[in-house]
Amino acid sequence: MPELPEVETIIRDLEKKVKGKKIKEVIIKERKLIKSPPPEKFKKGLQGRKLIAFERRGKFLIISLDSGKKLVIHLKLTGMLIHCPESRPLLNHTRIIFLFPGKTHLRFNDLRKFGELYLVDSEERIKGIKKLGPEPLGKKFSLSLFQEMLSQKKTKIKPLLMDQKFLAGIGNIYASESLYKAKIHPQRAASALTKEEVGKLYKSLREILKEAIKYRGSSVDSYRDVGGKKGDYEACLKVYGRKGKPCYNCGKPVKRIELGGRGTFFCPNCQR
DNA sequence: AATCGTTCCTGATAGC
DNA sequence: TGCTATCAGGAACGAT
Repeated sequence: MPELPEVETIIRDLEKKVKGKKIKEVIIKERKLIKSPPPEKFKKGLQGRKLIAFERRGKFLIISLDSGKKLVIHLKLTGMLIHCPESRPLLNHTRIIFLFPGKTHLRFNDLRKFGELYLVDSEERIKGIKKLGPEPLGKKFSLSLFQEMLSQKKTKIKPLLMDQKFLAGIGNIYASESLYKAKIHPQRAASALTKEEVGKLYKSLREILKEAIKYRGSSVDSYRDVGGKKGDYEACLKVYGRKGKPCYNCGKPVKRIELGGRGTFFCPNCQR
């Protein structure tokens, strides 16, 4: 599942591969993924336009066009953006195709069809973006701000980290991994964390996200970069997906519980 | 404010 | 072997 590091990897790849290119044509094979405007208008608004700027906000990709409009994409669980020659056969789950001159495609592949595409005047018009919390790697996200944010929340820390309105871009993998690194039990009440623990969590969160970007993300499930390759951070995961396997720190088995309806991995011995 | 269930979708897996 | 039931998972939404 693409989270902040995976989306960051993709947006950087896109900038390298398609910046300045003009969209010749858009082929929509799955209309329901186009959330707004209606598919025909979406298509007309993109055809003939150049892609000029690339940014990430939370798990959203925001691509600015020379018309001033923005193409906004959320990959959800299984969305992928693949840049390839137009001669490569389509997959069953190729949903949207952007054609470029020079016989290349940018394809939106999405097995589960949960992905979302928008063409908007401003990304602020998208509710999910407007309500996003701070960027965990952004300048405004200071330790004192994090302390303040946590002190007001009585909810469990792990689901809270994944709440996009609280912090932008953290998903199931990096929430579990950050808490493991900070040695904090995922069920702890946010407001009950000590100052030291908040400090450790702040540091862990940012270090892990930066490291995961360096490694081009984790390919748990089906994530691929724009070239179709897996990320290398998977091998660095300490608890996620390791139920029953020995904790790298103490050797006791990693546990999986459900929190907020999500699988949560942790070491009951190391995380208190 | 917090929590819960439901919805979207389909491949993988478990059980028979 | 082959069928069927169950499940995961990001985020919005409504209900409690």
